[in-house]
Amino acid sequence: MKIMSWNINSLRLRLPLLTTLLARNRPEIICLQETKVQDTLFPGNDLKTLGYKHLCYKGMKSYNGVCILSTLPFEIPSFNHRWCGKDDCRHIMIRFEYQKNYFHLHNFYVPAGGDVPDPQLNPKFKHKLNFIDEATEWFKLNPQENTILVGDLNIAPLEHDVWNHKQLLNVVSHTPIETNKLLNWMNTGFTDAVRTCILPPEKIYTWWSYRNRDWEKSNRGRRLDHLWISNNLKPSLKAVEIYKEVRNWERPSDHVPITLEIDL
DNA sequence: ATGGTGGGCTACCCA
Repeated sequence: MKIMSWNINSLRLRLPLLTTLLARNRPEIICLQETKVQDTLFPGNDLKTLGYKHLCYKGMKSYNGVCILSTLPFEIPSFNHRWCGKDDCRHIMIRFEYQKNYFHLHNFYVPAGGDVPDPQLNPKFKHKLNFIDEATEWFKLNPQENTILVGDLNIAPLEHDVWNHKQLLNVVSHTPIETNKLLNWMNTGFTDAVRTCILPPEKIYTWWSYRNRDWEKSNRGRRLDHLWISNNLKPSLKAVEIYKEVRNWERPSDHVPITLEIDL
């Protein structure tokens, strides 16, 4: 079973890239973030043509938006939690049956948090911290087995998840308050699949800013995208992959796709 | 210390 996560930064604009990607890799399930499309305009027929007949999506105009594309049928459990009291389309989950077992898959798009790393001065940063606190509480109250959690969590937790640890300690996405909160959230019952397969001090990045003349040469990346598995699935983990080459395709997203391979 | 680019869409927007 292969599961992909990708912040696609506009699903409609990058449908051709997704098509190319899926011609080479055939994950059973794909989780996308920043689809930036409202549900009435969701390109469902195009995705079904690509072989992903089972779809769920939660989108809005211009911002955010998440979806899951699957070759396997699934259910959408009733889940009425409004994160931080908002309807801003940052989470979707499914339940699917595979080899006579049931699994849950969560797809998250955590708020980026703005520029100023101070919750008193910057409401976006406050929202980001509150969002993670709420998620942590929810997973504490609802301990998970047979669960996979993926998405753009907008935090690079470890020293070797950024191009320069010291220089980024006061930059949103790598401040100690965020990295501690992210690890606390993960410790509600999850294992970091990417870092289980690729150990520090090897650097891993999944995002490179658009604001560099040459992203590859400057290589100022961060690992903002994550693949977590509940601890009981750890023995089933096979491999992870970071599709760095996609950052060099024409009109790329600033994030690259990542996949998890697991023997469910 | 600053500003750089890109997406959606016309907002002192978002990333």
